[in-house]
Amino acid sequence: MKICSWNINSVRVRVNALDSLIENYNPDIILLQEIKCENNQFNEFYENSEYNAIVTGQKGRHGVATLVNKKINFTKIEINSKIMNKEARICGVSLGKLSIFNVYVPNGNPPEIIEKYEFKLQWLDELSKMVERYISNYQDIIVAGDFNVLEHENDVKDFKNWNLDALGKIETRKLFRKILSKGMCNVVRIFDKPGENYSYWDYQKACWERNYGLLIDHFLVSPFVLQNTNNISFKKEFRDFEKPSDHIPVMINLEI
DNA sequence: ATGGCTGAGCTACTCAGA
Repeated sequence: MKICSWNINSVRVRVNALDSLIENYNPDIILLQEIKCENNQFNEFYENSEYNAIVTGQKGRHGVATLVNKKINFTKIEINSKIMNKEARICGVSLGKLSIFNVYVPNGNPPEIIEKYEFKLQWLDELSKMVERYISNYQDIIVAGDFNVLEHENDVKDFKNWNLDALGKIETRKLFRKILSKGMCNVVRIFDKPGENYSYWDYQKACWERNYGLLIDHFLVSPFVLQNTNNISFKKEFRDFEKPSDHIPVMINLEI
């Protein structure tokens, strides 16, 4: 089973790119972040595709959607957290024993604005509690998406310029580790060395041209899922498209 | 050492992204 995660940065302007993702890689499940539209509008785009869609949208900002191939049976998971539901940033689907959460963690910058940064920290803490509930019940779980977290110092070329940023601050990274400590593994760490892959390049400062990227899109999986993960791949060609998203699709391949 | 964009809402610009 192929599961792909992509911060699409507006589904409206990326319809062709998403079609190309489907055509070239045919993922069974696609987790989209920053769709930047309301539920109805998303459904207009994809009601005739070979996917069913679970959408948590809102007007203009944020928004996540999970596309599930029509051959796969699933149910929608209701998210109960007040903090997580404050903005359209999470949706979940259950495939029997396996639960898949699509997340768009708050950016949190600038950290000096307490409400912004605290919201990010609270959000990550809520996520760790949610993961703990699944793990302690021996459930298989995948949490993937745009975490807005630099887990490793080599997830950017010059970490010293990021250790006061909301993406790199130690408080942020500790909460990411708290999620891992529940029993999750960041799949990229099994297959790639830190610094080998980035998932985001800023539109400014010729970041793409000089490969100044960040690795902030992650796949966290529970033990059984990890054991059955064959590989992870970064679809870099999508950053070269005309009008690209600033993030690229990341895909894992499971033997289940 | 440097590079300064993009999308949404809305209709001239601000805000947010990371």
